[in-house]
Amino acid sequence: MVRPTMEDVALRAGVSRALVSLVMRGSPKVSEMRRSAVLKAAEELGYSPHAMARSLASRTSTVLGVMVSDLHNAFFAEVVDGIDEVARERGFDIIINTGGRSPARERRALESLLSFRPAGLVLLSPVVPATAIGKAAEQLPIVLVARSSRLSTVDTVNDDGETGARLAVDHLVSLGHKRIAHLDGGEGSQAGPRRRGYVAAMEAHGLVPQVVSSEYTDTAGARAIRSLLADDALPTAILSCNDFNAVGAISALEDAGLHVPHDVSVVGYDNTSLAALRHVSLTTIDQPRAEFGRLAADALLQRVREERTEPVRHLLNPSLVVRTTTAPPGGPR
Amino acid sequence: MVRPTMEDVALRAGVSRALVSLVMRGSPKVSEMRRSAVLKAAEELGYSPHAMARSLASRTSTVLGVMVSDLHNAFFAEVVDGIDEVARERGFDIIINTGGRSPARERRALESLLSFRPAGLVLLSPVVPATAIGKAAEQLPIVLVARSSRLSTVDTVNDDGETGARLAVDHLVSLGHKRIAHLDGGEGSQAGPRRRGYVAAMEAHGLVPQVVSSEYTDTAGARAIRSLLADDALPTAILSCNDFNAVGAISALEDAGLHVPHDVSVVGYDNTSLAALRHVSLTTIDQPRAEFGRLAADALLQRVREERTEPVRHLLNPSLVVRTTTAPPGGPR
DNA sequence: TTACAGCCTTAGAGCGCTCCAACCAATAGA
DNA sequence: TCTATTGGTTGGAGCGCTCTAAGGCTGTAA
Repeated sequence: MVRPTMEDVALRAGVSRALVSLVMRGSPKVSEMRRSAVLKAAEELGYSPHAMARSLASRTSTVLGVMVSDLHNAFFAEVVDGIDEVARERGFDIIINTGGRSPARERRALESLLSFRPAGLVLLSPVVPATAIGKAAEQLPIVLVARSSRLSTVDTVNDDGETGARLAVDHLVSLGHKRIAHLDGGEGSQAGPRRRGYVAAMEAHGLVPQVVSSEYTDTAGARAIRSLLADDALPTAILSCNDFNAVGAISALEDAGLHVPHDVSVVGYDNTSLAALRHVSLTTIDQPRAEFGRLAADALLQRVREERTEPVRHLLNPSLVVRTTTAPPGGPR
Repeated sequence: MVRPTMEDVALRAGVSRALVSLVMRGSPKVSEMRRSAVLKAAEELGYSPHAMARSLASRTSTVLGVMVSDLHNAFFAEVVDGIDEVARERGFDIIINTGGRSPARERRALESLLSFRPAGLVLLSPVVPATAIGKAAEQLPIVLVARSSRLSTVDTVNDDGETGARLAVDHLVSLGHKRIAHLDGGEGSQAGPRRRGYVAAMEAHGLVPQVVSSEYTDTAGARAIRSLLADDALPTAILSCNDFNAVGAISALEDAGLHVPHDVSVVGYDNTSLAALRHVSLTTIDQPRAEFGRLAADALLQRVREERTEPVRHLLNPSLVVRTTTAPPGGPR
């Protein structure tokens, strides 16, 4: 269980440690003869460089840290894909860590990530207080995804929830709907912009907004529908705050003997894999998740290379994905 | 962007670097006076120890590496929860990394994880060849989750798919079903044990097994049902290879005007969050995922502490979760 | 007074690596 | 022939920390 060091490789190849170092870093100023001798020795010994010692000595790092607030959410997996893609392209490795949606755990995750002295950090929808982020940002470049910030030291990448909500409303209106309710996400992140976008779009069409308080879960969506039914205030179309909420809403509608989209059209938000299931086939708003990741990694690397010190605020455009839960009022069952 | 070192803290506190080191490691042989002086100085400077330098100097590591083959699958998130729980309890940190289900990427992920010289590695359902795992196992303790191995140097944690399938069949038989088909997972991991368990359980009940070739996706599940319908060979109950497949099957059954569970009962496998959605409410087989993680971390730490050198093979019992997609033949719609 | 425990504290070596300056051919230019 | 120059190679310092062995204090006993 003891790994060979550069010294061992040097000894075996009959060269100096410094030369092995040059070979390992792919320096051009090494003769072909020595290079192959060194590589051969390394191969035979099963040597691979010690990233920490390297980073310690060079005072640089080729590692990007990624803090994922919730590993259970596939949304983040796709963002990580984007980060990973760009990072690998530029010769950086990523290490991931999770905060489990708890500020305390997240704090520890952050601390742990920091202790590796990565070149920079991407925080995916962090729940720690802004001050903690600001403090970390004094030590290394930080990019926030799916969370906004006024800190001038951090970059942010977000989707434009107002636009997304507007797209959904426009779609429903173009199908002929006039009574469109929004089941909102309460305090949930991004719930604000979505609600504002919905209200603005409704007003732009000369329609009356109807915001129903709800949450980002399927049970909350079902509950909201039941309350609408009880109040006899059911609209012809529903814009849910996210896909889970929408699925819950659909289920409550069907329980009540109503048909989607014949009686009520439903639009989700996020385009999760759930929405794509043929059993669900939900019309929804898609966010360019991998693009989030790519932009985040890109912004981070710009800071790492000190190519930029001004903060960047990316606001990406969501898009509408039409499936089978929307139709003109009275349309197909 | 330059972080303070132990030297800076020592200078500020008016003590030696070694004393700061003792304080940081929580040594009891430091006077209360000095300890508080050091902690105060560290606080003021925003100092936190450099994990890599520490690990380099101490030739030990308090980091466990976790390689997740597919970050998109929430299954792994729950395993990670279990690992994280045990690791934190014992003062270890984890760093995660993903292979994106591609052997090449996974290899690189492994290499990257290895370069941090963690105390040990947990590989979640890795797709790299066994030889690569064996080679890594020469350098540090390794535990495999959701993948078996004959290597005597690695521990494994798996669920008992045969038992799971048997539980499902027993449940259906107890409801009165006699014609029960299995939509199988083909080459997918764990598909073999599930199929074997299904066949064995059917035969144990004196029933005729009916294995339909399928895959771990919802479209495959729907396809399998359509082929059964076309052949006029629809049974009264279906055991799918996983939840996605089951949802696809249900959807195809409903498209054909059949009712679940009135006409056909359906059982999934995995108890994903999908199954728990009230819109789906799928009877399924649950695997103790967090327990996988806890056992994996535990086994790893035993090796790390050299408390054990014999391999351990955990085979955990799955359990049945009854929801609303199963009923006696001709039962409720 | 000296001796001798404790108990704290510290200097210094060294972990595996990078990087710099110096070095050593071998060749080119004068 | 001698000096530059170039291309390849090397020793040594040092990154931020830990760990060992050796110190410096006190206070108590002889």
